[in-house]
Amino acid sequence: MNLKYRRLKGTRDILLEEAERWAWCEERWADVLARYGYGEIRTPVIEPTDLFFRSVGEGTDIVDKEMYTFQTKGGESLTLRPEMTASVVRAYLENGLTRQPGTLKFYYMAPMFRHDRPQAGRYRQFHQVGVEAIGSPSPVLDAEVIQTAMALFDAVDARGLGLLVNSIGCPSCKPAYVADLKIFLKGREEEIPEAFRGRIDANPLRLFDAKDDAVQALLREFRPITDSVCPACREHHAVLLQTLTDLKVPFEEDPTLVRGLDYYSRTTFEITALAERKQSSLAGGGRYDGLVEQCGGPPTPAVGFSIGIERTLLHLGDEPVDPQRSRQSVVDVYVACLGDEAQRFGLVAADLLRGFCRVEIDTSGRSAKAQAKSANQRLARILLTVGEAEIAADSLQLKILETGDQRPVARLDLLAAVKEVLEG
RNA sequence: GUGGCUGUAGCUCAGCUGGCAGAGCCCCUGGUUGUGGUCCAGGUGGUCGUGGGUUCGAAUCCCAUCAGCCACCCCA
Repeated sequence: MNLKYRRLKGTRDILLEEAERWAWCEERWADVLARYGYGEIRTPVIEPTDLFFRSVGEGTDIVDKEMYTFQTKGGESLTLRPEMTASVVRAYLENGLTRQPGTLKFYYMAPMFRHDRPQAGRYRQFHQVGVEAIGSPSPVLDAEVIQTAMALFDAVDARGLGLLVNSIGCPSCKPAYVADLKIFLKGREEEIPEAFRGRIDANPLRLFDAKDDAVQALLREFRPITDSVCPACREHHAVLLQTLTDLKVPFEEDPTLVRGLDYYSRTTFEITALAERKQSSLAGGGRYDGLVEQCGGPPTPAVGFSIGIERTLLHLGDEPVDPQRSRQSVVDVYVACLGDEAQRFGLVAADLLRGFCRVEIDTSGRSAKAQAKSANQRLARILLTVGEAEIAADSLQLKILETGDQRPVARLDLLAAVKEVLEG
């Protein structure tokens, strides 16, 4: 069909059975997050562009080429959020929560926007469930946050996942490593494919993200970041790994896991689908101890993660939906109406039942046969039929679909009769 | 930004080396003046993605274009 309007590239409609699957996951996630002490946060999808420039960082793909940014008539630059952490930190400061005692724990399930080329498990509007735990520097919190992520996957029966962890140091040790790395890379520049050379100056750590074999081989000649961090970071990382072991959370250390965002310090982690080759990264997170201060607040440690909902559902074996088959939702009573007046009569009757059970009234004007067929497709247990004769007698025909038995019921006795059938 | 694959009915698809646009499912009507899950009969529904070219003739061949999907880069 020649459609007048189509959805924008990289966006999706979620409906019928698929919407039910989403709701199923969201209910379970909300339950898990409550158990881990998280409260919900909702923030605007739109923020000042500078918030993401300064937090996510220039030199990252997100900021350099993936943001939906536009100007208002007043000349202000706005951006559809490409991720949630910056917004949560902004809201944390703006709502005066810096003096709250203990650790503030927020979760969100919300849409994000990145202007990327769409492909399987990647959309321009996509959704994340994630958490931000603000206020504690403890590696034990890192472990709990990671455990929370694993629990979210477990809650929807996601299997076959692997956890990668790393430490990328803090402001007292990371800069020296980055500087050394840059010098090393400068000296070997000709061995690096052209596409990646720009990163040497802009953001040398991001070379670790490159899947290019030559780049990876070269980086293996340089000392891993994990060996170069300061004693405090080393201790932090050791406690995290020990705590994960105590919690029996299996993990794998990956010294090349630097992640695409600038604000991370110390712990970074990623959860991947082991079997899938493509879009295998289902979740990512880490510690961002400097971000709150950088956004104008007091020095405040924090840690968080986000899980890609579309990718998680894809991993669960989210089959494409057949709209024809998923049309029906289950109903207890189906009211077939033969004629316009019967529809009005039927709706009044349906209204008597709605406080007690699920009722669908058929106002299509189709044949009695077609309406009865729909009742069956909707898995109704009772078919009520209204025609001229019933209206005249102030009654309805009540048919028990399982047995085929049918009898007239006075309208005033309808609720009692329906109750008797459904409960018996 | 760079590649590859695919566009035919609401859905899934067939349509060979050009020759009357099809099937299954769904939907509607009837068989049963007003009754379902099975039958049977009939029916609705298509600018063959779009534009151009070749040809007596194009869904089919050629070119362009758009869209979708997939992959690269990177990420969730």
